[in-house]
Amino acid sequence: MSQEVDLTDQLQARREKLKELREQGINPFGARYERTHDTEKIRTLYSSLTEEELEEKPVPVVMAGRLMAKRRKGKAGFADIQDFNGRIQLYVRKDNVGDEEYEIFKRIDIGDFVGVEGTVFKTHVGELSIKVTKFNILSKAMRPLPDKFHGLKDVEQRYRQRYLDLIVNPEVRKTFILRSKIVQTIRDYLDGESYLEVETPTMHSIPGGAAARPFITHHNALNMDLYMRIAIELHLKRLIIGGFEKVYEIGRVYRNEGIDTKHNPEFTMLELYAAYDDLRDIMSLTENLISSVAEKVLGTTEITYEDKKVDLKPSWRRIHMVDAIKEVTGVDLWPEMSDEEARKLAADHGVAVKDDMIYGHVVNEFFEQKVEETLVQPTFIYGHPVVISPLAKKDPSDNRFSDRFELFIVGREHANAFSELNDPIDQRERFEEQMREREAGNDEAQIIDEDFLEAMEYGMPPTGGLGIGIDRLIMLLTDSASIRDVLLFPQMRNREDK
RNA sequence: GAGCCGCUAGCUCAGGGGUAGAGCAUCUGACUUUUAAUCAGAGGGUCGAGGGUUCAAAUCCCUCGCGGCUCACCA
Repeated sequence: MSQEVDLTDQLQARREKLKELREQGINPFGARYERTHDTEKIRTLYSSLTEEELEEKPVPVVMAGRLMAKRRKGKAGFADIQDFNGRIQLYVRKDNVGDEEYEIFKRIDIGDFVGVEGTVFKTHVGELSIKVTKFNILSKAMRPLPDKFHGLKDVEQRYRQRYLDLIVNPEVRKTFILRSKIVQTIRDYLDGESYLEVETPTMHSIPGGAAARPFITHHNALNMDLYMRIAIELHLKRLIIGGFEKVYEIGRVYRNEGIDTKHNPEFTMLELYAAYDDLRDIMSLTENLISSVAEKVLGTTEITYEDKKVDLKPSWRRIHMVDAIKEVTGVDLWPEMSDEEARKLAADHGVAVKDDMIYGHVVNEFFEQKVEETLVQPTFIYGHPVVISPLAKKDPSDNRFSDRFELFIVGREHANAFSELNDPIDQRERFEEQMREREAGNDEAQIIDEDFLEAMEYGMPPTGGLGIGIDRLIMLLTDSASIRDVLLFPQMRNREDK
């Protein structure tokens, strides 16, 4: 209590009011409150009625919410309360609620939770409102909310104190409600296709299934280091081996990499696997899934992302990576060539490559540096070089390439899929190649996973697999510029002053 | 990791060498259909932190912190 002298005027005023409420025998942090209506229900049921109709047949309601605005005029006043579905105006008159409750209304602050009883009416300008007959304080807010008109703009504070952002910025609330609907719709779609949703470990003893640096943690009782998963892949394939023919998981993965507008250390992936399917089946599934989610959630497949018009209606363009490179740059990488010749081509066309890169790496660099950003409309790029695809089947007609695709929309990768490699001998060779890359200094090359290889040796059916970055999909469908705008609590650096 | 920009009242922002400003919010008063209510008055600041230059620093310089954007990294 001795630090009360340090409190700002705002905090002092609210503490003072809290004390007064208690002195009047009112609990400022009340218990349950049973509502008959929320703002949405009132709006849908009564907004079409006229002022006169509502006056003739008054509708009694009990509702609750957070006080967002207050306009007092002597012995009466208006206030806006907000609940999950919206806002509604209250009209509080001294001669309707009595002297005692009117005093409480006079002292109540923006940000407080209130519960009211009253009747629905319309003001002379036609605004649907509640004429309050009983006024209760349900919970006192001890700090003031951000500016009622300008909201909360400070980006740092919006991320660090997302609850404030959600209270005062309705479009933020809308984005996260949409996020929830999108994920739900994906689940509904996959459930409709008879996929089984599963949960697999997020702590792995070998981080596999992708090329990325992992977070390391430690289990005390087992006295062993564990890695936060960088992908879901290898466990879901074990389930395919175990006889689950269609499985998926929507879950968090963790990558120990830089943070920017498209990367957060933890993010959400959808991975699914379908036995007996191949790349073509997964392409169809992907375009049907994403377009139907857009249709269900947004009501259209025609979307706008950062002023770019995108049509998600199937079928989407399918083009081999080498053909796409040829189309954009004019460079033909189809002919057989040495690694040195490939690097020379890159140098001649302004594609930065490292000296130890082989043909497959060069093809990938060409694609990433020259083609990727040009792919605005949904495009399946298939046939990635085998060297960068250690978990995908080889293309039977050209073993430099794999049965893999990535989906690009607005110049960004949105999905990654393969005809899954199910030959354990080939898989071992691919892992060994990865280990050689690792020893050569690529600390994101994959680590050999003996336990997974053993599983595959028991027999794995031909399988199609897919990974979709859910956060990026949400960004696309909500026209959000930063991944932080679709993550409720994005990763932030600690502040030293708190 | 690099470059650029930002950090001033609870919130939104002005002020860019002469000792701190506005709107909302807060406090006091008036007002019984207002809605960014209005009117009158009052209080509220370690100007991100630390150091330096100067008679004088929110302002100029240096270091650091946090954030944003761009680039690099992320196959």
